[in-house]
Amino acid sequence: MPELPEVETVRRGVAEWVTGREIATVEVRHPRAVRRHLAGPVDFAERLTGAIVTGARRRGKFMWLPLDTGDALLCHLGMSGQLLIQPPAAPDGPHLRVRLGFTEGDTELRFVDQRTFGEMLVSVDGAELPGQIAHIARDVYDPLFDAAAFSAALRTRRSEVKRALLDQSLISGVGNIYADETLWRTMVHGGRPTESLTADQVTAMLGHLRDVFDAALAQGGTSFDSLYVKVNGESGYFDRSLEVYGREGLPCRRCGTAVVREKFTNRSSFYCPRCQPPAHMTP
DNA sequence: ATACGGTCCTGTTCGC
DNA sequence: TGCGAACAGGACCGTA
Repeated sequence: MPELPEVETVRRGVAEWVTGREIATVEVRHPRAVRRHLAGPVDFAERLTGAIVTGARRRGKFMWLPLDTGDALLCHLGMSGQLLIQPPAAPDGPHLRVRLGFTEGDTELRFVDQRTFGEMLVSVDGAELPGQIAHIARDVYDPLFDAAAFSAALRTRRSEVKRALLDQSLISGVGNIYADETLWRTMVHGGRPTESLTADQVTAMLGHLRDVFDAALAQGGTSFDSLYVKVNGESGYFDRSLEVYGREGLPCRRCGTAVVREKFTNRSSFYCPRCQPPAHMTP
């Protein structure tokens, strides 16, 4: 599942391959891929055609390609989305959703997405920051990310820590996997009430979050070659570095206690019951 | 305003 | 063996 490190890996690859290129052709293969472009697929294509990509930017799990028109091509990979740089002659495959051709160069940009949770849209005048993601909080790599403000906001919430970590309007880029990894490193159970965390604990948690992201990014950064911008939704390349996610019944890498899996808002949470005692067991 | 469960989607895995 | 159920989950939306 692409979270911040995976999206950043894709952003770097896309930036390298499409910056400065002029979009010549746009083909929307599945309308759902542009469902949030309310003016429709034809308008989507018209706004892109002839525009020059000036870079690739990211906030949290969203990335966008600023265009010389002042608009931006906004993209979210969802659960299974990939952006691929491929030769036009490469086989389409069953999950090709959008294809962008350029006036020059031997490659095209493809949006491939099996589960169609991902999406693309053209944000009018969105080059600097698409209005559609104005509500998305800055992520920990943003120079303007305000740790103190995050800490204050989190601790005044009446919610649970994991839920807060996953709230993209509070802090962006964190998904289910890295939330569990961060909580394990912080030795805090995700069900802990947000107001029960001390400022020092929040500071430590942010440090662990950055460490986990850094480690994943270091791996992701080496995982795509020149013609394939990789987002691996199936057998993730970060599997090796996971300390707790997906390890139900296996020994905690810190203390050896069997990792527990529990239901959390229609998904799974993994934690060590000894290192991360559930809230009701915390003094 | 904040909190939170339901919903979308499809390939894979699981259980009877 | 076959087939339906469960599972994976990010962001949005309606409701309280």
